Amino acid sequence: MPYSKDHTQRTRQKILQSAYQLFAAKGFDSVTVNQIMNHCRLTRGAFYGHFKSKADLYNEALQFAVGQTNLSQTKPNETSEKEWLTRLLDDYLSIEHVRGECACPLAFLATDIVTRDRATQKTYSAVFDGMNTAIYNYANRYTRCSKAEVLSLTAMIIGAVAVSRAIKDKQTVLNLLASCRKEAGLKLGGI
Amino acid sequence: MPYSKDHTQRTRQKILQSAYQLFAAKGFDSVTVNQIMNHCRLTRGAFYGHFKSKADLYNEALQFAVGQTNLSQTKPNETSEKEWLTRLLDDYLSIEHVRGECACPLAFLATDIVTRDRATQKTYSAVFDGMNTAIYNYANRYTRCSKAEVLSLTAMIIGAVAVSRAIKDKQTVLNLLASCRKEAGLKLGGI
DNA sequence: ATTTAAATATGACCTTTATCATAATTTAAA
DNA sequence: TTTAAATTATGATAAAGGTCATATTTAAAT
Repeated sequence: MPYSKDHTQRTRQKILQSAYQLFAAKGFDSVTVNQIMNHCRLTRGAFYGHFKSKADLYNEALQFAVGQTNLSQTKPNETSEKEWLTRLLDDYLSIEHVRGECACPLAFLATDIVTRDRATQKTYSAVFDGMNTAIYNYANRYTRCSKAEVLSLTAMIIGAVAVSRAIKDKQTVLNLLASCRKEAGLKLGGI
Repeated sequence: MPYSKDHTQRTRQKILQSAYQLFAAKGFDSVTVNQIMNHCRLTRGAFYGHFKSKADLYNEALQFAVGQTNLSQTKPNETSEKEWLTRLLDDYLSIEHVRGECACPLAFLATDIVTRDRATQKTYSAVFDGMNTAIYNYANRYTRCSKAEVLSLTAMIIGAVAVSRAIKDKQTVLNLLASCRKEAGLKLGGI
């Protein structure tokens, strides 16, 4: 038998990684299967050995991306919940996040999801729930926070990043991000 | 001379209206010129007599939509600033807004704008500035509100609507909208 | 080294869609 | 009622891109 099980898995991961990066940056329709495969140094022919369709890939890439996120990784253990949330806000509301490639799907794909299939939309909803619940739980270990406060905070940081990507003027973006960072900190017990 | 100046103008408006409605609902790539023209009972042939290209139409439709908005319409005169903001929040954070066709481009097109041309992105940025400035000015006529507070509030309501469109579970959506409505009201002097 | 199943690449197909050329239609004015 | 300029419709063109069929290459196991 050719190719180790490992190699095939690794290739699959590479495709998912490239796919998510490109989808997040440009949305479903503005990315071609070709671009994705070239991005990980393959050609489009190899694609259908790994995935059923472009739509299928999109959904899988979304789930893959979530698995890479802070939320799924650094479960607050050594670092306190407070530190964890501080870092989350700092990272999330940074210009690097807005411009960079390690992107939160909730912000980067917000309107793109609307025209995807039901399964993908379910995935998105689950991600939102996850993020929201995590923030709520962590916050309530060291301060009082209502569910409404946390929900609105989650909407705020997602909105801030989504809008920031669309705005050209850098000064406006920095201002928006800083403002949201400040207000979010106040709401989460002054962090 | 055939067709009154008026008729041509009206047709142009109809195209813009249909275009915005469809673009807001599905994004640039998921809408065809054909669909837009059929939506206002014309065929695609008539299109290029009115607009230079699909991309051009998108930008014009965006500007057209802004002109229809509360922001551009009901300048607080008879109604007080407080009432105006109350209605803005009620409307903006309503399920009807999320599901309906009178849609705010800031929320509905947030990620779609990223892959549009520079001119369109400039338009979007201007709309954001406009909305933000309006809220800031009106709020500060009856309460104290920092720029940071208003910026974060604007991000919040945009984020709430953008995310709500992508979430399938209605109860979650209602919860999110209500939470944001409450927090926004608190921030704008308890409305 | 040879074998061979799996992975990858290449070329082709077919659909979709923006755009244009041209024909048909409309209606204000003569 | 006729005219003519503008609008609208129809048909054609061409490009893009998702998907598939087939050829080629790869490397684990013998």
